[in-house]
Order: sequence, then structure tokens, then C-alpha cells
Amino acid sequence: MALAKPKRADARRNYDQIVAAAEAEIDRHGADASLEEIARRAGVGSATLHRHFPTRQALLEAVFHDRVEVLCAQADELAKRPDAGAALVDWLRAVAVYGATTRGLARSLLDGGRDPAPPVDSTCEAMLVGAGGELLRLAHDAAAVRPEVSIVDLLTLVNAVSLATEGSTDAAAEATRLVDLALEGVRPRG
Amino acid sequence: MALAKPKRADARRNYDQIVAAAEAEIDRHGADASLEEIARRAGVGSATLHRHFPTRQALLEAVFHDRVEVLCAQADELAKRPDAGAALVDWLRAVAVYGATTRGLARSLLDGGRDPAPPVDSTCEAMLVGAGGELLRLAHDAAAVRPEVSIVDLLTLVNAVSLATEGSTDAAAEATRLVDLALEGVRPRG
DNA sequence: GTACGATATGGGGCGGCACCCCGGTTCACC
DNA sequence: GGTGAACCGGGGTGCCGCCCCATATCGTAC
Repeated sequence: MALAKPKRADARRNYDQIVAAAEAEIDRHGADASLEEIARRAGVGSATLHRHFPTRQALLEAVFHDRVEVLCAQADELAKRPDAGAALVDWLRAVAVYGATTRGLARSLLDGGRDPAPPVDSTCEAMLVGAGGELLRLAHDAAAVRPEVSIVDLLTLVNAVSLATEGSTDAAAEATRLVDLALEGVRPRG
Repeated sequence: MALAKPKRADARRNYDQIVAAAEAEIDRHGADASLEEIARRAGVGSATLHRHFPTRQALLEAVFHDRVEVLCAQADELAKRPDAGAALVDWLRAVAVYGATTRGLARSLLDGGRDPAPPVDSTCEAMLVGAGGELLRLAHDAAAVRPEVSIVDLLTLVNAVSLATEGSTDAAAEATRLVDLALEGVRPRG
């Protein structure tokens, strides 16, 4: 379901170069890096970039697709663990750290969940919801999580933490701390 | 300690007009509204805007200063209530809703907490930390909150929620739900 | 009420950006 | 190798943030 586009060889080559350049540039300057600069570094004209990626969000999705896949694979792995509650928490922590340390990812996911007309309904968001949903289901079955908690809310919360900690010194530690706080709550456990 | 600047009458007038125009424009287009457009609507040259507010963050701080003061006053009021835990939670909810429904505020607070060289160390952030810190102290005294929870973490979390929900349809409801989730935690209460 | 220096103003210039048009080039297939 | 379709990218347009400096305005002392 993903092999409809690859038309010509040079187009494919440029596509890959653009994604690679975008990856580097976004890592340097965040989610709103200069598209012109990306095109320049990729060695293509800016028109080519705009043809391949009609919107900035499309480019971000392409750049982060692989990384999100890694997170989803991790979720599948964690799903095998006996303690479903801990598995879910571990995964959410991993997502938060990933988002906090990978510049632009959190922003991309946030905007992706907003877009009025998602071209192919924001894939990254959907992937995470799918993988996390399974973990949450298991946690629910184990009564490790309150029943009214939804995966969308959890991911929004975790992504919010990524967003807020991205760029801090030691973003990973801060993201972890905040996610733990959010998942555990503020009241003392009685 | 805030009356060092007001020098000339026309300057003051332009300053106020710029802030008013910025308020309207930010409400329309979010935290990265066009500064040129703001200057235009304020009836001043763009140079004047840049002279009064050397950085975008400075303008945001000026725009949101009053609103943040309202929140702080609300905190002082809540501090009188007998149930310190509930007071803290109510206030954090209010902050989240305020941030989620006031375009640009959350972004402003986020960036304010980051700035390498805060001109007069981001005032809005400091005000909230001060007012919220008192509420948290009371909650700590009442043992309504785990001792390792800090006000900075709480505000970061709440602001993260604002950031993530700003722009959603019914941002207030979503922000409230997520804050409640974060403050309560995901595990069932035993 | 006038004159004068300090203070503030804004038109206009500069560099950079996103986005798009269209003549020219390159590929894939025969 | 030839041909049509797919693709490319230089360069144009309009908008932006930011800054310089000749000019206008204010506050004050007389």
C-alpha cells in the first residue's frame, strides 16, 4: 500500500537526497528549518522539493517515518512482556525521550494531528496510535490502567512533554521525569 | 520596580497601541503573527515596533503580562481555601485552560523559559512560579502532594498541555481532561 | 510663548524565505 | 538511437524581519 509513487529513477534519487538533507537540517534548526536551505544542501532546486513535498508537514512525515516505525516495533516487542502496565509505561517513556531528543518530531506529530485535510491521514500519528493502542489494551485487561484512559490522550500528553522539553539541556532526563510525574499523578499513593 | 522606562508621552502612546494591535493579531494568527502587520495595524512604522520590543518574545511578554497577573491573583485567592490540594489542582486547571484558549500564551511561556539571556528574566514565567509555588507549598504541608513534585515541573507539564491542545476544537475541555489525567495518573486508585 | 536639545519616528533598503511558472533536460521504453 | 512523457531548476513574485538615518515631535528652561 506504499508503492504507488516510485516513478522514475532520478525522481526517486532526488527524493531520497531531499529527505536526507532535511533530516540533517531539521536536526540542526528544528522543525521550521529553511526549505530553501534543505533543497540547496540536497543539490536540487527548490521547485523540486516543493513538487515532492507539497507541504512542510509532508516532508516532516517522510523524515520521521522510519524513526516512528522503530518505536512501533519496540511496542510490539514490549507487548510480549508479562507486566502490561510496566510495558505501557516503558513505551510511553521511550516515546517521550525520542520526541524530546529528536528535533522537530514532536512538532510534526502535533501538527499532523491537527491538519484539517490530512493527505493520507497523518501516518506517523496513526502508526503510534495503532502500536500504543495494543499496549494499552493489554494494560486495561490487566487492570493496570484506569479504564477511561485512552491512547490518544496518553500520546497527546507524552507528545506535549516532548514538545515542552525539546531543546532543554538533557532533554531526555527532563522528559522522563515529566512523563513519570504525569503517569503517576501528583497525589501520594495511599 | 516597573517604572523605569516611561519616558516620553508619544512613546508611551505608541507602545500601548502596539500592544493592543499585537493582542488582536496574535489572537487571530497565533504566536508567530506578522510583526509588520501588527505595526501596520497599530499605525506605526515597523522600526518603532522593533525599537520598543527588540525581540518577539519581549512583545509577547508585554501582551500577556496582564493575563498572567490575573492568574496569579486567582492563585492568591485559592490559597485561602482550606483544601490545599484541591486549590492547587483547580489553579493548574485554570492555567491550562487559559493557556489553551489564549493563542500564543503557551508558546510565549515555553520560549520564555528557554531564552539563553532573558532580558529581565522572563517575567511571566517567574510570576507563575511565584504564585504557584505558594499553592504548592500549602499542598505539601497538607501532604496532599508527593514531596518530590516541584512547581516548575507542574507548570511545565501544564504548559505542555496548553501547547498541545491550543487550536483544538473545544481546547478548554481537552486541556482540562489532560491535566486531570496527568495530575491523577493512569493507574487505578487502590 | 518661544527656542532648543534630547528623544522618538518611519520610509525605505537589505537579505532571506516560501512558493510557482515554464523552457529545457533526462529518463524509460521500443 | 529515437521519441514522448516525466522531471528538473533558474529565476520571478510577494512577504517577512530587521536596521539606518534624515526628519519630526516632545519636554523644559527661560
